[in-house]
Amino acid sequence: MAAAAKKTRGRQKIAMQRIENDDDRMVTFSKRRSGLYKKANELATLCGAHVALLIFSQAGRAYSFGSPSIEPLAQRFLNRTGPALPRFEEARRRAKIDELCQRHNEVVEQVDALKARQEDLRKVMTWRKAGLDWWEIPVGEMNRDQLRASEFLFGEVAAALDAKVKENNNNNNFGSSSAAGSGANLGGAGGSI
Amino acid sequence: MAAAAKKTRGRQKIAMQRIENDDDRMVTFSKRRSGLYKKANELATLCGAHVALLIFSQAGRAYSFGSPSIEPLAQRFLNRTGPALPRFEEARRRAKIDELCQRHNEVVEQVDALKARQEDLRKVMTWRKAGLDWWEIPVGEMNRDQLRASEFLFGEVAAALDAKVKENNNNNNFGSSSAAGSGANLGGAGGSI
DNA sequence: AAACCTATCTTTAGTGC
DNA sequence: GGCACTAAAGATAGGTT
Repeated sequence: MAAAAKKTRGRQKIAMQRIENDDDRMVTFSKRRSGLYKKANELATLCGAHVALLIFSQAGRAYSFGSPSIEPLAQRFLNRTGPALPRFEEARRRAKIDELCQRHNEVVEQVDALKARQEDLRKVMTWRKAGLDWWEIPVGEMNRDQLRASEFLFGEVAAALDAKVKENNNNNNFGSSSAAGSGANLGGAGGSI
Repeated sequence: MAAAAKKTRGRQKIAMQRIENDDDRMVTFSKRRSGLYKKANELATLCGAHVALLIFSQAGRAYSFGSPSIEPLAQRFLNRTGPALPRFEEARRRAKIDELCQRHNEVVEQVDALKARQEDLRKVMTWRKAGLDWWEIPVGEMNRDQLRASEFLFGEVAAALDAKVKENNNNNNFGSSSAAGSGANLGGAGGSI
């Protein structure tokens, strides 16, 4: 048969840029967010990696994914969150969207940042050799690079904790909660509710 | 034509479970991690979302991706100052009391950990004097006390970051907006409740 | 808004270099 | 280790319900 009418056009190629149509953008956000969860989960499953995924919609709504036991960590962070962004803050962010279009450059920056972390970490270690432990350094004295290094350490500790938690979960059917996700409620403002 | 010899078998279907072969697993980790970055970036680009992606390899190595950058996103999580929660949010939180009660025990554990930290911290520092940085210690080698020490460090870094973030907010009229209210709903389910 | 459909686009497992 | 390749598997844009 010639030219049987196709039922759909199938998947169309789209330009890699902000989808202007609000409906399309939201649908795509929803679909691709799910896709990202799936991919993240697959990476965790296939490779035994731990993955945390945090997504903020343009409206400021937060979504998270963690696998497998990162969730307690993510919870610690997410749990202390407040209400939706005030309108004026939202407006401000929206005003910055154009700026976000520079993302291409930012991705390039990411690469540099990853490289730079190695160097930053070295700086922190230098203090230590001088007998100064990094946590003894007044926070106010930390410059941006140093802060970034701390961020790196932060991630490393999280990873170590996470791995340990997993191990505990396997070995201990009860103690996991206490040794594990627990952790100090960040910053000491303990139980707020 | 019948059975033209195919050059490759193309992509094979694999079971959705840990890849046991070390080489295969690492290759897949590398490929899929890249794929995840790309997807995350696409989501951010197409939908104007902000995405933070943290991946820890099984070996504990940390990888991160952030769009526009991971720092503002981290700020949101670290920032816990905010106006009083709307009743609606309070109600939602109340629904989590059971969960929080469970965490109460964890906080109690923390007290113990803090008491023990002097000693535990000393142990960690001992390694360091031996030229071994704590994050270089295989996680599997960490015992409970050592883990507590790391947990303590974890909290300290977080506190430092938090303080720094606040400082940045005061000094920097640009960073403040993203650090502001921060609305976050836990869980991939997205925002309801 | 979410679930389904399907043609098409994209990712990637397996391979070789 | 990385890059290139192929072809199958998987994701998804646009549509319908």
